Amino acid sequence: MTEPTGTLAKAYAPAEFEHEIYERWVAADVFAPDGAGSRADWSKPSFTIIQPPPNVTGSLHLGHAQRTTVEDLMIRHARMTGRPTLFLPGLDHASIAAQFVLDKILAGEGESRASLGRERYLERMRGFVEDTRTVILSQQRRVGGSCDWGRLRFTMDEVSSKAVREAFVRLYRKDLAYRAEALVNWCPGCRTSVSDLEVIPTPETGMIWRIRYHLVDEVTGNPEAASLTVATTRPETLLGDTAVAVHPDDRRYAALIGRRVRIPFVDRDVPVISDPVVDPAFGTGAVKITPAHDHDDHETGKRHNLAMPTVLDDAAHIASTGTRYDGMERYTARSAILEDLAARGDLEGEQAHEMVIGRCQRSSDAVEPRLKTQWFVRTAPLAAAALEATRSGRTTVLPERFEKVWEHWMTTIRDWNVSRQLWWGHRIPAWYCADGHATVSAEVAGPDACEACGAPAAKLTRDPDIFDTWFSSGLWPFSTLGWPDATADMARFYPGAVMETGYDIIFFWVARMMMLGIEMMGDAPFHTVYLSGLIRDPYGQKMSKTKGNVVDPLGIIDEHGADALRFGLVHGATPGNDQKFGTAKVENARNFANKLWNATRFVLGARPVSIPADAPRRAPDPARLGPAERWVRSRAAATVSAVDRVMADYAFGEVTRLLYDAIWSEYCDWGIELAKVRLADGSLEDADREATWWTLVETLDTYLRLLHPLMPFITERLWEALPHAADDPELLIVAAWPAARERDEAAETEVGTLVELVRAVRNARADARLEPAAWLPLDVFVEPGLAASLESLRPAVERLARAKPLHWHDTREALHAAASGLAVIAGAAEAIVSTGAANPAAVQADRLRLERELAAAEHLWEAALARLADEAFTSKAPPAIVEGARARGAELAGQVARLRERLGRGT
RNA sequence: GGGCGAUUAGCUCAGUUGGUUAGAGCGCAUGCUUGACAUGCAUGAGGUCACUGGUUCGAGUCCAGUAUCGCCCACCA
Repeated sequence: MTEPTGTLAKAYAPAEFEHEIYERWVAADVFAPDGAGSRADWSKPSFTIIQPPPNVTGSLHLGHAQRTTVEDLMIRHARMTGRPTLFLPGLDHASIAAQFVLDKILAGEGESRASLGRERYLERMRGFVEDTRTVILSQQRRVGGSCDWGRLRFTMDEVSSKAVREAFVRLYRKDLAYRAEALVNWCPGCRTSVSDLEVIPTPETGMIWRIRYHLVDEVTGNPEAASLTVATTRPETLLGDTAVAVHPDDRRYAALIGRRVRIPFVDRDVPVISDPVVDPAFGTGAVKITPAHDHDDHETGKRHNLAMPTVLDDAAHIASTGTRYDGMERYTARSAILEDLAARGDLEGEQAHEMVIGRCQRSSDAVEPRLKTQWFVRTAPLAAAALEATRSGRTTVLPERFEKVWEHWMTTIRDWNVSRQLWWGHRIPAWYCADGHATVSAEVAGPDACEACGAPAAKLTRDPDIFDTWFSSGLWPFSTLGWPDATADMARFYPGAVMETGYDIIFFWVARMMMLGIEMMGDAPFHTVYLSGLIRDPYGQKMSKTKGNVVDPLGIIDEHGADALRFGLVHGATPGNDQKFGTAKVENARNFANKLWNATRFVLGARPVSIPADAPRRAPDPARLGPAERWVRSRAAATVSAVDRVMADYAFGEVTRLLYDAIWSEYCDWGIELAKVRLADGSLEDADREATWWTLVETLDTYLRLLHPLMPFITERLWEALPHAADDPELLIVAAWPAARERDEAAETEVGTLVELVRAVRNARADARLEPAAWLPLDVFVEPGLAASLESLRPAVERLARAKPLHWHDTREALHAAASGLAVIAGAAEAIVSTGAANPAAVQADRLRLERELAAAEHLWEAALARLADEAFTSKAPPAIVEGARARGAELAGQVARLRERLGRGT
């Protein structure tokens, strides 16, 4: 349904062409750098965008749409400059998030992880992922992402799996990965360990209890009546206590250090130790030590060589204590223990307590510290290398302030627990023999024998755990290019150029990519980290499914078009700053698109009959250009360089602002309005009208190119309808980015004066409440230098100011002698609107307006005079500034004088 | 307990290395069926740039402090 050049539907209806345009790009094979329709110049450096692969857990939200827009606009811009570009799309298997979602679905069907078993569960997961994947990919297309679909990757595909195995083996061989028993964050709901980042500290009001531990008679070994009172928020863990700690300088307890106390119920006698970690002012100054279930206590336990009995199982039920509490859920056990303590008189008291509970990011369960043997990545050397990359400037973080956060996190980083007791993910390629030796292998089939004792493969068992999902995400910039194989893509597209993501995953993802990228590839994976702000709802709340305030980008696209959504998401946004998102922005962007659509319709319809409909685009004849044409071209030149400048600074919000103003306030409001006059002027020759029209076409062509990265669909559609130059490609998406051009200062001054004059006349007429449509005589004085060009714009002044007849005057005196009416003082011009028959109301309004203008001008003039009188200013400020101030002062002086004169006042 | 950000028009936000009169969108007021566009046109009202002090000829912009809101990091039971 391709429409012929030169025709456009009457109304802007994005739904009618966006899909078709996208299909055309796909058919032309322009997304891939080496696609059939690509015009990439391989002598230029390649440009790769690293996109966070969306989770396969559901559908995309506005945040994704924003990411895709920002990434896509950078790619489109780079593509138009001729660089080979790679925008590689992908999906992340998101192991814990995906399992969380699937578990919920299964629960609704009366099934569970346990009831299905590992194989059937994974089968089910693959089906689920197949569905979500289709939804997600189509959403990205609707937004207009010009991704190279042929290179689509999934973090669970075979290429990625191979990279994961290889990376892990390399880390292991360099002792950067190790297996150890350590205290990990255990989520009883998800039944897996999670990383430090996935534990969300949540402030809550809990209770703190004071419990008496009786001292043990050192001779008889029997408990005494005397006791020591500990304060705790976790009474149930006393079953795992192996000491009580006090501060070494705490005189209250000095005599007790070295004594033993009896732990209730388990009847274990444990030492009273001294350790500076204890704050004597907190609680009772005595702390029960549970090394297997508390991070602090674990450290204390290591310092004092304490036993570390585990008393909670995977479900956070009490286990292996030999007490009646075994099998009880942790909070049930807590109540039971408190009750029993009270019964024996050992519960001294309780009080409310503000505290911070670590909760699972996914399930919100209170995370339980537990001792587990798991795999860890040694982060210190990796982090040091990552820091070196940012400190040396090889990788830049935008906005800059995030480098501080980055520094802090990288310097305090702890080893990364990568084992997860989940099923959906990359299985850890480690095998164990009966003696517990670990053998790590990148082979799918596993090792032939135990590395340590030679036990045969048949006797080895594979680690049941999988990797933290971010382990494979961290390999993304190169696993997607075929690593560890030396592929052509690897050579062409690594390292990437820009990594774009929200600042909320800087540690989860960016940090891991940097560490693993440098380690595996020897070079940081990208030179720029561009951190977007988060999209919030109109009330500033983070969008989340549970709050129900998630906005579906497809709904907005259906209503207003993808271009409006994209423009609205970028307009007025700055990197790293969150934005509240309401539909007003999209509606404004949609109106802008509509404006552009109609402007193009006008241009197409205004083609002089002397130009054939199928004439190729050509530059306007310089000899035939009037001030208006020169002005339009100069403004476009100004916009090109301004856009180039802000694009280089990644200031995309500024790009939208510049183009919005240039297209709407300049091109449409004045460029087209001025052109209308000339195109309708029968007194001109064909060549003059042709030059005007070609100017409109040429400038519109430039603006469509500049706007294309932001609004790809409408610009492609409109560009298609315009006449093209011989060397233009078929599609705008691969057309050349506009080259910088010379400004025309004279034309800008000339038309600037016209604009000022017309505005001032309109203002005066509106203030005097004159009939807007009336044609009124206008007498104008302009400064001699501008007279000739203003004369050539006479028809424009007449039409835009509704001025007829229009007379020019060489001097102010002549002007005042010739006419009387509304006074108009506009920079280099001065004018009088004749109101005809006496109109007292108009005269009165005119006078009030002039009074207002005079007051304002006087105020400014005085300020300017004061400034110029200041010796400090004139001697210290740069000459250009002083000169500017002088000129301004003179201008104001003139304005004040003229206004006073009009009002009949002396100076 | 550290660190960061925000505070500019009624609302949502821009404001590039300090330099004439601080901008936009929405909203508001007034008037327009102008042969591209009422998703529009014209005109206008609306701001002590949170506060205090400092640096400077000159500060929304730089420095110090204060207040309010928000975020990140942090093992006080």
